[in-house]
Formats: sequence, structure tokens, C-alpha cells
Amino acid sequence: MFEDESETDDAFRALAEPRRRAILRLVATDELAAGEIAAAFDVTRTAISQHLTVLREAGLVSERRAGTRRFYRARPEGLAGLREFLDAMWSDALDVGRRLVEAEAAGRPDETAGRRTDVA
Amino acid sequence: MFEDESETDDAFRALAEPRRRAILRLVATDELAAGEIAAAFDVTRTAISQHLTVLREAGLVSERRAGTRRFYRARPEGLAGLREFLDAMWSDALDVGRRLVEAEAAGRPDETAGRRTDVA
DNA sequence: CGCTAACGTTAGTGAGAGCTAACGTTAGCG
DNA sequence: CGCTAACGTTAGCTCTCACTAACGTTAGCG
Repeated sequence: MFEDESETDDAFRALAEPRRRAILRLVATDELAAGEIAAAFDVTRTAISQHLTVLREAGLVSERRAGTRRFYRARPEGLAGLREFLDAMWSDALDVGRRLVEAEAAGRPDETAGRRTDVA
Repeated sequence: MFEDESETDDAFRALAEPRRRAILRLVATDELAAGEIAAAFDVTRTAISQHLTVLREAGLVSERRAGTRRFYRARPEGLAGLREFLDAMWSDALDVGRRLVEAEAAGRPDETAGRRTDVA
């Protein structure tokens, strides 16, 4: 698993920016033009344009051209990698939590914390 | 929703770093000491220590001290904010996809699309 | 054509983040 | 005590990234 690390990495880095997440929420429910998106913030259109480029290259938004305007919309498939990562992490961590409780109830063995190498 | 933006922001920024995600996967299944974690990478222990600090402040790992050693483990609750964000984004985007298909079948209204939502 | 509107793109700047080396801290051993 | 081991912390460097200003591109109108 996690074979598309480079692709998922782009999505993570793209979402690390609060403004990009705001843009994504903005186009999650409605398809908006670049100018409309830029009007919603108090930064330059240039900055928004670059953010849109990052989001597009990360596969998080799709672009549709109509005349001189370009409409953007959230692309749910771009979040698939993140969901996989989070779900795997979530279930693994919860599983360990359960295991630790059972171990403690059994009289707490496993103090040396013997490794398991199936890390990645 | 998205009221814990500052807390979620820390988690997003923490996960934006590939090495921190690797560390998180490493301690997702096993509780490891700082030295063991550092041994798994080819960077300095200092760098790993700083990464662990970031992960801990983001609520993504827990710390347990035993003698001079400090054991770290993944904290699934720290991912709750991210899951909420992703789930909301996912369902919203899919909902829009469905709505667009229906609108197209109905004869495509809503061309102007002028609006602004709660941008934050 | 000329002109304007709506974008994207490039160069340059300042703030932030990851990395290393050196130093400080705490726990265990003789 | 003195010494070592296992960490964390600070100072400094470098590189990335978000932002702005200026320029280039494409589409529509007269």
C-alpha cells in the first residue's frame, strides 16, 4: 500500500495551506471562475491563480474553460490517497490500542516492545 | 463545522512532511523509543526529535517516559479533524457531481453562478 | 485591426521550515 | 561523586513557499 506516495504527497502539501483548503471548500459545492474565487479573498488574483495551479497539479480540482473564463470544481478522486492513508493509520492505531489493553489485562508481557517489520 | 481549524491546521501541516508520515506509520503498529525511530532513517537524531515534537504538539503521537528513554505511539484521535474535513469534502463534492448530472439532464440552468459562501 | 477583459506566467522578495552541529538535561551504573 | 547513555534544545544555514508586481496570452467586441 501507499505506492502512490508521490501523488499523495502533492495532495498533502497542497492541503497543508489553509487558504487552499478554503478554496477547495469554496468549489466543493459550486463550480466557480478564477475571478470569483479571487474575489472571496483579500489577496491578489495572482496568488489565487497559483494556488489553483497547485490544486490542479495535485489532482484536487478540475478545470473547465468557457471563453476567457476558467471554472474550477473540487475533484473528490484526488482525496482518495489521503483517505486510504488516514483509514489505514486509523485502523492500525486502534488495533494497537485494543492489543495493548488485552496485553495489560493478560498480565502485561511485551515490555521489550519486540518489533514488527511490516512497517511501510 | 470546521470550528477546530487551528487544531486541524497543525495536523495538516504536520502531515505535509513525508518523513513525519513515515514516522507516524512506524509508531502506528508499535510503540518505539526515539532512538529506534531515528535509527530507521538516515538523518540526525536531532531532526527526528524535532519531528516528534511537531507530531506531539499536533496531537498525533503520545509520549511515555521510561528511564532515559521516551516511547512514542500514534494517537488516532489526532486524525479526527482530518477525517471530518475529508469526509465533508468528499460527500459535498460527490453530491455536487450528482446534482450536476441531474441539472444537465434538466437542461443546464445556473450559468452565472455568482455567489460567495462562508469563506472563513 | 485596436481595445478591453479574464487569466496564466515569470522574476523577485520575505517569511517559514527542515537540517546539522554544539550544548544542556536527566537517569542509571561503578 | 564521576561517567556514560538517551534525549531534548538552541543557534545558524539553506531551501522551499506564499505573496506581489510586471508582463504575456487568449477570447470577445466595435
